[in-house]
Amino acid sequence: MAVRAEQKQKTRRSLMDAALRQLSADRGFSNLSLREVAREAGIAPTSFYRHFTEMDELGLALVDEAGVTLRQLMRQARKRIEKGGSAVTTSVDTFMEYLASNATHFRLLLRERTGLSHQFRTAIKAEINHFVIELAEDLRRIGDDKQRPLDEPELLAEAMVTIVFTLGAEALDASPKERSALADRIKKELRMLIYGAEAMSRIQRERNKPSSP
Amino acid sequence: MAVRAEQKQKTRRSLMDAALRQLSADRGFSNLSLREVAREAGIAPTSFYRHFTEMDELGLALVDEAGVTLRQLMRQARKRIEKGGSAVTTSVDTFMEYLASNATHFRLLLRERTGLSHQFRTAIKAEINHFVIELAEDLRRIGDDKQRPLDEPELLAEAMVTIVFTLGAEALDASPKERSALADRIKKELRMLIYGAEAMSRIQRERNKPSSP
DNA sequence: TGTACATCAGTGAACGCGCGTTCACTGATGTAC
DNA sequence: TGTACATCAGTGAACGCGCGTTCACTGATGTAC
Repeated sequence: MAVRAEQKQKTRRSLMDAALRQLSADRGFSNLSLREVAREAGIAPTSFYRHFTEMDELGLALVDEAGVTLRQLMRQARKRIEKGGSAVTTSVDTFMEYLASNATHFRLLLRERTGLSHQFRTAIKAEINHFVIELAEDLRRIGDDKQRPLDEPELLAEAMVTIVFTLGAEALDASPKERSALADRIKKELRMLIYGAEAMSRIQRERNKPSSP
Repeated sequence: MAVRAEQKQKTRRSLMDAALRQLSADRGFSNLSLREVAREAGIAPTSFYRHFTEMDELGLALVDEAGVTLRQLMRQARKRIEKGGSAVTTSVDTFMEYLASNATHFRLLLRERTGLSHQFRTAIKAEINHFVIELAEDLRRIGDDKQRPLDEPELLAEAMVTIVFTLGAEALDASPKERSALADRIKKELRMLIYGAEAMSRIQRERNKPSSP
């Protein structure tokens, strides 16, 4: 059983790689054709059906993969932060590295998040949501550790991820110089959010203790 | 000259309307075909070329139109804010109304911002940038008026627009109930940003006056 | 180990389809005098 | 106002193309005994 299954797995992989190779700034997933992908993968168009029932199934497999890369990113950022240094700076720098080496996967997430297929949109929303929830837990923990709690860490995390992803998207087309300027803007905007969440938490606490002026 | 020109204008309009009618949650601009649009507009496919050299030209005309609706939105929000009430609440509520009545135009902007055509991306970036700049001016003015200046109003405006547009995108698919929950989240996240920008401005000023403790 | 049969990844021919674009045309509108 | 000519928005036939999908097939791999 081993040889056949391995070979099948390899072919499946080359179909996915072929699709990734064709995805670029000017080619969205919905512009790829089954025949093109098969051609690029070096198999007959009809063989495609031995691996996926349709192109969308291949696309969703790629979205899954992209989700895995996101989780790796998060793990790496955490590791680096533990070693010391500003959380914001470290996270954004790690994210920019991620962008450089996972451009195609990230672009797929980004595009199909507002794309045509409801199935894609739902799958991607789930991946991003997972990311937001983990970040919210980290933020809560960090805030408590520093004795500076943050108001509504879930909303803060959502806003932070929104900023990083949207401005990060611009990095895909940008020159190295523009990228580092972009990274600086992202860092400042994230700091605004964090300061704001701290301030709102302070206000919240003052409201809840009106007896002690 | 009048009759002919008017008729031509009308046909051009019906081509654009036909394209708008076909754009929806499941149809992006790049999935529209010239023949379909012509059919929907009630003219022969060949007549299309009397009005646009290719589909992209029609698409860019729609992006222009979408830009106009954005500027109307901004004007309306300003008017309402002048009449009193919270700027954040008023703006977000106005934006949610805008979304409901300009869903197709907004979706076009949103999709093509990360879309396939570099020309589209550039045109949309320009529209959004214009929006950001105007908002930054408003924020600077409001901050000065209230004697609570905001740090880096351009970055604040960029972050605010990012949040509103990205989370607003989710409203397109949402039920009325989800929409109002979404509006609340947007408002809170915007307030975080504003509080943060105020806080950073305070810190900035303290740093610049180290002589008076 | 050897044999007979089953499985199944990969194939090539063939299909019908909608597409974008070309071309030479028509006939109403516009212009010059 | 009338006439002769020019303009040009809209047309229908025709083209070649790449597409997704079907089908019956091949031959290597796997399995039962």
